Amino acid sequence: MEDVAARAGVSRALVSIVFRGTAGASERTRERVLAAAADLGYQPDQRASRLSRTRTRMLGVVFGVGHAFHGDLVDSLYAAADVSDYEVVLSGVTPRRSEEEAVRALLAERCEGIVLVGSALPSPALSELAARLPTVSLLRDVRATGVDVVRTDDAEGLRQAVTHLHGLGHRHIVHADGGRAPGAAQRRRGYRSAARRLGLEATPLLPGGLTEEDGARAAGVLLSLPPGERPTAVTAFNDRCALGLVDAVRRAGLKVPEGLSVVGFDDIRAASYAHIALTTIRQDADALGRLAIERAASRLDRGQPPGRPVVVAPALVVRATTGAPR
Amino acid sequence: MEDVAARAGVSRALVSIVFRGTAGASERTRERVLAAAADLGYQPDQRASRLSRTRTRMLGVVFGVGHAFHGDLVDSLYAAADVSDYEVVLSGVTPRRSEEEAVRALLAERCEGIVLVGSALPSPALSELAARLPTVSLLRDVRATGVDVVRTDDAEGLRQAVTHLHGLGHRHIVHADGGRAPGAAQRRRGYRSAARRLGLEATPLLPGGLTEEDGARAAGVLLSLPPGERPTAVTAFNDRCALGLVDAVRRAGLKVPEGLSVVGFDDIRAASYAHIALTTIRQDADALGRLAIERAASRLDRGQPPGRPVVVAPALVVRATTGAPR
DNA sequence: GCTCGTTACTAGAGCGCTCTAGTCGAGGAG
DNA sequence: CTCCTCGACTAGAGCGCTCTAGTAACGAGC
Repeated sequence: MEDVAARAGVSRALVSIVFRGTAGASERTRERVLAAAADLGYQPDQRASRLSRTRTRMLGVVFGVGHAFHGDLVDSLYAAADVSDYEVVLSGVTPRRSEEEAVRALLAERCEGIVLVGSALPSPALSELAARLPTVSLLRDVRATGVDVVRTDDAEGLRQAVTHLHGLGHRHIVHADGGRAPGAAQRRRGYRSAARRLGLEATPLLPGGLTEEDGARAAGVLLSLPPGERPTAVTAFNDRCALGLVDAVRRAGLKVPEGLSVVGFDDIRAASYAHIALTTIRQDADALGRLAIERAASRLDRGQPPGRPVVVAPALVVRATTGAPR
Repeated sequence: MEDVAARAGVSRALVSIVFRGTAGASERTRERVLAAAADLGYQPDQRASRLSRTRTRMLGVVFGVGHAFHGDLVDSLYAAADVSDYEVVLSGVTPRRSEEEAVRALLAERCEGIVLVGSALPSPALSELAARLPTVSLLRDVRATGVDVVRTDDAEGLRQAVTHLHGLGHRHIVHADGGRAPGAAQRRRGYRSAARRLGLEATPLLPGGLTEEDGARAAGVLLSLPPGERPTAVTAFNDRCALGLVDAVRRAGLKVPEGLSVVGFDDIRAASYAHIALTTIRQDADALGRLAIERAASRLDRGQPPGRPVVVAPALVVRATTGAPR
């Protein structure tokens, strides 16, 4: 910076002004400084800049590196942070890197706020974190003091799925459960309430999960049922589970949707591929990311207190894995 | 830090010594400082620490947020950086965030080295980057001056795939191509050389790609061939392509492996799921990540010049999508 | 001519650490 | 008793920026 200033014949402060784009430099000097910087290959040092600014304007994002839907959210978070003039710092959770570790790295970095995507942290840990800095739990509904929540209306999503299947004529619908995964409890609840309201037969849940493998396992359970008792439709915890289920069921000779209708959840990119064409409940990744950033930003910029959970409406996307029974 | 020092009755410098774990503090003071810090909830500020240290010991990693295999590599990069005492800083490439942008963010952060996973940057841009800081291209083989390359022996992988199929009795094997994706050219070459060596019929490539959708499209082309001319086996550019292909082909009524054998590439986690059980060429994510970090570290720590490409051997993993023809 | 406002610019004190070059006191060697 | 060494600790400069409180120059208005 010193060198750039010398070359442009100005003070260091002026160089700073030019690079921050603040007022206080004439057009001519601005150009001279920029030219000098280009000659010298100078690029301002973010760390130093953040250190001297009191605000860092950094938002930490903890996400599961392998999760397809987390990837969609990261895209949206990057985009939303950009317009709010915050910078996203990623910290990934992988099989060998725990969520605690990911959070710790972000804290040492002095992020001003933190967004946890599908966090599995116990709520005391979340409260503790929230006491230190604005924390938003994205996807997972937690009742932890101080923690903001942005999530999809999971229950409503399942209601839509069940209603859709009911409308097609299905009367025996089963839910492949997500266990303890974020949103799973709400989806179960949505499934049950819709089933009750529509007067469908009560069916025990299928043990599902988050991955294709879990879906395939659920398919095994389903297929082991005597044909008479076999449901004609399944709502799966998520798309990956649905995909695994569809795959396994088809390989067993059951046609989808003729023999079995399947609805997923998330609308990951793969769900829309022509050869898959999964009917699913779309989570609005764009809105979720945007709202998460907005929440963090409003707490940081306008000193607002944590608010009530923000719930985003899901939408049914009808594709080719659902149809009338038989 | 000042407060911690005051509370422990020592100087700031001593606090710094304790937190860095350097020699020069007695056991008793060390404990006093740690206790004071715990009371105050003090945690050192990484940014300030890095600013004053000349070295930042940060390694930037640019990766595709959606790519399953990149996720596996990120896991391995985190682990490897940990042992080399470097810190990984992620910068994601998404549909709305270009690789250039991802790199720029890392440079402003003052990373000391950079690892590009499956980079799509033109080689002049890579050389320019490499002139600024140690750069390693992971997965993609580039001939750009100053750029280190760590990759799988893609050609060898395809040779293994073709040889495996040949051993099962296949004489008509086609390759679903990856186009301009990293490694695609080498895989094509490996396929061709193996086919030639084994005296197989020359077959035009199937237009493939990186995603399940591309694989499904390739399946369409394959199925449109008159049965007599139809190959009995396919080597796919990667697992996702293979998965899409298998799926589409099965839905068209062709059995896998009875009617068609399929070999993937990568060995992503999903390939090993029981209901998928894809025969594939395993890329050693652990070795790739470790070698990439080692390369960067050896240039940084020991001032070594960029070296020749590091090529990791792939391994055939036989599962359930390959078998004898007919 | 003088004051006042503006615009263009600068000096220099931080930001929260690290690290070099010390000081200080307690032993040990001569 | 002096001189050294050594371990424990501290002062203070510096990392590369930002930002407040200025200064200088130049018109405009009276």
